[in-house]
Amino acid sequence: MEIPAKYDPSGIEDKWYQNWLDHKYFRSVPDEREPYTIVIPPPNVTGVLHMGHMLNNTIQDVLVRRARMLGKNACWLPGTDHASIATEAKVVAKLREQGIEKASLTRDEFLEHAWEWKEKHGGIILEQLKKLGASCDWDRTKFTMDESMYESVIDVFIDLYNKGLIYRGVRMVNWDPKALTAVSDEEVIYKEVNSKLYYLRYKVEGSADEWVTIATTRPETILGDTAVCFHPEDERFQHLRGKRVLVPLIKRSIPLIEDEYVDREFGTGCLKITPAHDINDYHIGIKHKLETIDIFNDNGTLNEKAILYVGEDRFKVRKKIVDELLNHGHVQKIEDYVNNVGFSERTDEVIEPKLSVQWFMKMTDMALPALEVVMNDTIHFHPDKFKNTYRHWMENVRDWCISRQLWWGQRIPAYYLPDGDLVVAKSPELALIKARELSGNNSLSLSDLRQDEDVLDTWFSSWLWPISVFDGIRNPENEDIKYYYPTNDLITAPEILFFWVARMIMAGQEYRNDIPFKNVYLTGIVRDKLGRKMSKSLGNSPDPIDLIGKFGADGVRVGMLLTSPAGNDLPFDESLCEQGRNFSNKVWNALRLVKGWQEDVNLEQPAYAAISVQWFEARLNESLLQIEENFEKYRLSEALMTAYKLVWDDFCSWYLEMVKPAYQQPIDSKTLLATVGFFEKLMKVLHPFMPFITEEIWHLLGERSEDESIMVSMQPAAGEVNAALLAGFQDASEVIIGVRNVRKEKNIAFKDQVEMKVKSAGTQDAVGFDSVIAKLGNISRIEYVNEKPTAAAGFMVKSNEYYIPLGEGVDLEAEKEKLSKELEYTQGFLDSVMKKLGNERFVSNAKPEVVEVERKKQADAEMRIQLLKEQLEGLG
RNA sequence: GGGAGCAUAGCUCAGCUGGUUCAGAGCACCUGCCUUACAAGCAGGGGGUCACAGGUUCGAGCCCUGUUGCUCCCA
Repeated sequence: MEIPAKYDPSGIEDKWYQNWLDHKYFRSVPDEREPYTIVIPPPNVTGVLHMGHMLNNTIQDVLVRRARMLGKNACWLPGTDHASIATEAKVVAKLREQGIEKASLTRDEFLEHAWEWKEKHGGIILEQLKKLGASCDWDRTKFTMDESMYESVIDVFIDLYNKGLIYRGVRMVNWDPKALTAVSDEEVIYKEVNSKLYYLRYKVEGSADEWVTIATTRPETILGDTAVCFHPEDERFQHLRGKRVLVPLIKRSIPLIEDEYVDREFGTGCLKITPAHDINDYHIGIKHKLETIDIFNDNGTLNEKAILYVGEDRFKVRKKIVDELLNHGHVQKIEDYVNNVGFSERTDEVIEPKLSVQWFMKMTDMALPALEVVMNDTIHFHPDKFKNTYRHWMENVRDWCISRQLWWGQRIPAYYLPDGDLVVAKSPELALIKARELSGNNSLSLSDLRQDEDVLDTWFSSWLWPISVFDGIRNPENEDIKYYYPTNDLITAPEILFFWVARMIMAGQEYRNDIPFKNVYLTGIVRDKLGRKMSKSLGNSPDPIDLIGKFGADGVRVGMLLTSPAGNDLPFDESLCEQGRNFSNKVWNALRLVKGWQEDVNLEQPAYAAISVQWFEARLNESLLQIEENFEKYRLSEALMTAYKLVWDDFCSWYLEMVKPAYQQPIDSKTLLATVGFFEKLMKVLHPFMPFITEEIWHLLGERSEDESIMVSMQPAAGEVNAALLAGFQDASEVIIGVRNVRKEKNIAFKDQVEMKVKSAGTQDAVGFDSVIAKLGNISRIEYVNEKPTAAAGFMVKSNEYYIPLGEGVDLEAEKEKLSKELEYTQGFLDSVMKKLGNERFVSNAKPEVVEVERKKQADAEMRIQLLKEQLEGLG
């Protein structure tokens, strides 16, 4: 069989993914095995795969594949969320392109367009995950607007409303005047903006020419002012106590109030209060029972309450009102000023703090138990430093605004009666029954009821995700939810620790009386070389699908994982994927070597091969234990690196070279069998990281049908670690390196055989690696001697001396210098040890084992010094 | 302004309850090699006052205090 020298993943990856799908290997149904469950953090239906998804999903796939190979019933449940704001924005934009305005459509007509859009574009990201090798149970794919998911959300809303945990309230919200909806605090991006600070004079009511000056960045909002405030202890304003001032231009009389909130150092020390348009003013307004005048329409224009500039945009008004204030002598001065202004994440519109009637969910009671399970490690965070952040948020949690002024989403099941009363019910029919009860009016009909126009925040779907995907809200006793819940691991980003992770924990406790997952693995942010977050707008993100085309999915997976410990940002560079691809190629070529060997069943196993097989067995077991430990601690990068070194260094660079038969010579059966066995085990270890190439190689290594798969085989279990063999190899490898160095120094080509003489205090070839040393050093004969040979280049390993006799004369001076340097170093080392041992307090205070170690160091060093001295004397 | 975290090789990071797994790994770099599996490779090698200054201790990347620099979260 011809195997190409370069591994080409393109055909192989598609072939095996289809094979896995055909064999339903990703499918999970409850059975008697232990479950292992991950629910995907549902990507946005509007999205396409980006590097963050690549990292996140690679990690999930590694964990799921490994769990499957540990005999667990692994279920990775995929899906998407409906992303109300983002999707609605996309659909609106698309309709506009077709010349259709949203306002001209009915709600149902709009939703039809939205569903059409979703069906057409909503599955892209999941299809892309298949290219990555994701072993999701696609039969279980969920969407947050699926009928069962939708109904779960509505059920939960009604339940929480009935429990008194959901209420309607007037609150200051972050209003997006472009999207015409409230957005959460998390969706507001604060940016530093160069603006102006305007110093405006308000006339004191009833005075001839007495003025109060305030400073503001938003002069247009003076039209909504209902007070001016100073600090009660501020000497400058004591004479104004109890007086009133007139709002410039409109000359409305408003009180002067006092509050300690005012920063006396800022501006003039006098603050205008606009309760409808500033969150702090709003709170002061409540405290001082001030009137609230909302001067803005939803779209950011001024309304009739502003009296002036009605119907004009807030930013145009700002310019106009400044001119007018100047004309009327109300402007004292204007300063340049840099302040933080909030922008909508979705539309980049300046957020307007706005009072509006919204639906809220009470958080404080639910936050407590959700905090508790994280603090007491019932749920583990990886890394656990995020516990702090989590606690901080949970202890200062605020009620959750769950309504959005959109159509795409779960419509709030609240129905208003003609008199303004409301009932909450699952259907209009049920609402009518309740409405009749509430009003005592049995003549009410369906047409008298008006359903709330708003939909629920998308997170109000996502927070139920680990439960609702198994239909655990509607059917709490069904087999799936009982079997798969709580899930095992959640892989997500720290940014959404609060508004997703925390809320899922709350939902789990509320609806399952149990945590939703046992471990939360927090990934970092994928950044570019300059440390910038990868984003579409910066255009600094490579297309993941292109990367897969270039380096193979296996290569990209390895690249993503190589330098991304949990919680740390990943400074991405294509060279990481290149390293992954190179590794694929290395493994591939190891296969070429092994497949190229001709077996000779009559051949005896050579000594070097026998010991090599034993050694690799020990080394493999040692690594398997390390990998296991790394996985237990969720150190995936380290697990991968351990496997990487095991394959590349130990297996390829050492083991294969150790057992490799001479050119065009056959190999004995025992060694071949052992080698193929090792190779298969290594493929299993690598499989979770590199699913495709390992499947391909596993099939090429033995006679296997298309109906077998490495992905449903068992991970190799670690056996006993033979420490003596590992130590013996350590010494042997140092000897081999010593020989290579001599060859290099003396310009002896590898193909020229040399002899080696060993002066050893211990037993000759105690562990049995001499045959290996001879093979890898191309040494014709290893001879144990009592005297140092003349005309030889030497080196030491432990307290053994090794000499390579040289045909021509040896450079005595060079040898002397080498030995002198080593003597000097060892002497220094001994001195430091003696200093410790000479310290009375060290010997009496330190643990006995520690002192013992120092004594051993002393003995070793002394022996070595003696040997070095003898060698130097021998050189004359 | 309030809170949290970080600082170890050129880069990305490991370094457990202070004591040979204490100065490590991968990549990058340098020097040889187209040696019949692999140049996407092989063999060898050089890089670090562990941010700075004090302190505790027989002993400090590791514990304490301060300083400097950076990051994130909240307002």
